Amino acid sequence: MKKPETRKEEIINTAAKLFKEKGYSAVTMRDLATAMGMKAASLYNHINSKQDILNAIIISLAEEFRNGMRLIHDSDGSCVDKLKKIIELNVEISRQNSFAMASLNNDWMHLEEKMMYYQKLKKDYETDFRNILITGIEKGEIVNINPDVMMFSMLTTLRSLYIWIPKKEDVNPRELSENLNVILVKGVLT
Amino acid sequence: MKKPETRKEEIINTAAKLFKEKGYSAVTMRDLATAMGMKAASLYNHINSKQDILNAIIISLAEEFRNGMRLIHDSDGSCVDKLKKIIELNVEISRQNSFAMASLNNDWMHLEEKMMYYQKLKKDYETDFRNILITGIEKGEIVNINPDVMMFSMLTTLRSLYIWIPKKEDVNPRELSENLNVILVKGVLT
DNA sequence: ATCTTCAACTAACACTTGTTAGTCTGATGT
DNA sequence: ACATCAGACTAACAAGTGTTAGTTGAAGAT
Repeated sequence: MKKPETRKEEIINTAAKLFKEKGYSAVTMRDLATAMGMKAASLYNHINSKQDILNAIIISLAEEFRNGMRLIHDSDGSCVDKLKKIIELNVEISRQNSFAMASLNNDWMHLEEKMMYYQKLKKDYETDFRNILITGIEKGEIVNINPDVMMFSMLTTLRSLYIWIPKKEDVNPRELSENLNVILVKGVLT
Repeated sequence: MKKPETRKEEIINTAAKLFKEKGYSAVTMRDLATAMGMKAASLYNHINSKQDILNAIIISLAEEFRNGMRLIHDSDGSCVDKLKKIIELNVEISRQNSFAMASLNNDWMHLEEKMMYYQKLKKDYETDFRNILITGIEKGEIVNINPDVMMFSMLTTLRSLYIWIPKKEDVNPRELSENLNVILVKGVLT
């Protein structure tokens, strides 16, 4: 059922892994070639440039987040339900793209032509999130404090899951989502 | 009262600013020199190497965190009091070192000789934090869920404050600490 | 007036960077 | 049997990298 990776996808996935370890700028095409078991020049039979690899990694992930958030925003259900879905969205994407998440978080500043598009995706995602929170405050579902601080706090935790998930392979995603829902929404007090 | 920066400190602070924008690897000594209004070679009258600049930025900050956490851990007071102090510690350090915080978060992998020492500081910091949480769970002060997930969630938010604080200069630190205390400890539900 | 020091400079180094051009090899289609 | 072609290779490039050596001019000390 799982289709085999094309050579190009293999290169992009290997690049994502290296970018996570050392960051985009510190990874050379020769590093990437070595990791692929070939010479640097051979990479160019499959990809156009180092820059294009970064674009591919970041943009596809940003689109996945933006689309996921749109669906949640437009769905029925209470604000608290939607927060739960946002957590699940992040856990799932982070589980399946733990390497690429590092680039999304740390290497977006090296996007060039795609920077504007990336920023639009990010802004739209955050606007939807903020709207969900503001609606929740208005309906009295959640506490009335600065929604930007709230969003910031939740987002930074969710965005960093990629660091944590690979180290704790025993934690299953349902349990992780549930724990995060308690911590981020209900608080840690007894 | 504020002592004037030495030239070396000026270079390190300028470097931290550039490292925040583009990451350690993407900043060249020529970039740094230009930002300082001098030529690259002249930098070496004040510093030994690019590597040493990174070491200075990260290690001094990591020590500040480690020492602050030790004081909180060893102090009297409930677990919830200590969590509040941890939030205040992070807000304060992030406010005063918003550039260096970026390197601490994103460029630690480029430490070389100092890597082991950095990792020890980090581990000790986290051990103290975990102990505070476990004690809180045992005493029934906080909810009994995986303390590592709890610590991860709080720490990622606190570690990312450097991104957020400079954009919201109007938010005063007391108010920010208070909001974070509500969000991270008491939860967002009404 | 002379000496020393400081902090900038120019010039250059050896090496690494992303990328291109052109070549070779083995599999595939006819 | 032969032509095609994807995908590897070697060789090379121009530009950029961190860093060193040696020089210069101004400020402060003797």
